Amino acid sequence: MAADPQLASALIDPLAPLLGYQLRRASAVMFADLTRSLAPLGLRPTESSALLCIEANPGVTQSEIGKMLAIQRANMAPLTAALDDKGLIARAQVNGRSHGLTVTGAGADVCGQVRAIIAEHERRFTAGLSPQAYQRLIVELAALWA
Amino acid sequence: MAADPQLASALIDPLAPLLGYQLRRASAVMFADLTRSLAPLGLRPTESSALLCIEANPGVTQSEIGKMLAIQRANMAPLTAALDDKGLIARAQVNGRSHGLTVTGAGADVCGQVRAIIAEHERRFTAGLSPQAYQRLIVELAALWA
DNA sequence: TATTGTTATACTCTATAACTATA
DNA sequence: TATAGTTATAGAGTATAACAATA
Repeated sequence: MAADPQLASALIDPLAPLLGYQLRRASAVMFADLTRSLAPLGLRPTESSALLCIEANPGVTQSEIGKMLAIQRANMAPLTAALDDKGLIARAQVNGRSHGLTVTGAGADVCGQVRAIIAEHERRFTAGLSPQAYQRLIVELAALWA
Repeated sequence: MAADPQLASALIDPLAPLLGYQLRRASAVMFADLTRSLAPLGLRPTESSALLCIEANPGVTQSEIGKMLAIQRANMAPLTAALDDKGLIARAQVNGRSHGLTVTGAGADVCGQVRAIIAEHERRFTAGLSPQAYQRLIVELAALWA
């Protein structure tokens, strides 16, 4: 019996009508694209996100960044250290146990590049969406996890 | 200068208007909830997804499941082995190198439980959405990664 | 007592390379 | 030559526990 060349497309996908599944697939595709797009900068998505949040909130502590991005304290330590090692952020003693984080000059430059890369990345995926549909998606997704 | 008790909520989130970011946060929250919900069955989300796909497509090979769910061949091997070890699926020799996968009786029972858990899980997150908004979300997300 | 930062550790999903066997 | 299955390995994100130092 010869294999049906359309066999793969003839398979039934019982997960298709599930929001959680569609979210996961869409998120994975966009995340992979973002990872590739940021690689030339030597940054990963998580690092880039934290960097942009530090730039937007000068003096923020790493605990606060962690709460914003749902990253645990324990995982913020190596993340912050990586950005520091790359010379993108500076830590200023706030009190005996906290540091206020700010972006360095080099960090601000990289932030600009990150924003440009992200903007193009977003455009690649939202080209088929009307501005209204795009905004509606953002709002509905934000409500989903908030 | 005293710390503002509302400092955390006063932080600016520069990622909020990004579709990729909202997708990732929403997906992470739903995935974590599904992981917790399936844990009593001794199954993880990935295993449950593969199991439902095998039930819906009796005789499917693990390569085909991998293509459906965007899981690489190399990662399908231990996944299939785990379902087999748990007695949920059976492998029937198709030819010298492929096995047709089917769910066992126990596997079919577990599939029913998985479907019930997933249905309740979906309901928890879509309670605030109209049926139209729910359907629109599914369609738009599917188009995003297809 | 609670919080911050840190280290160590482990789990899950994902990714690549390489190998065997078969179509 | 291409495909199916497997093994080994590594990376990235995430999770908990435990500890020291400080509020």
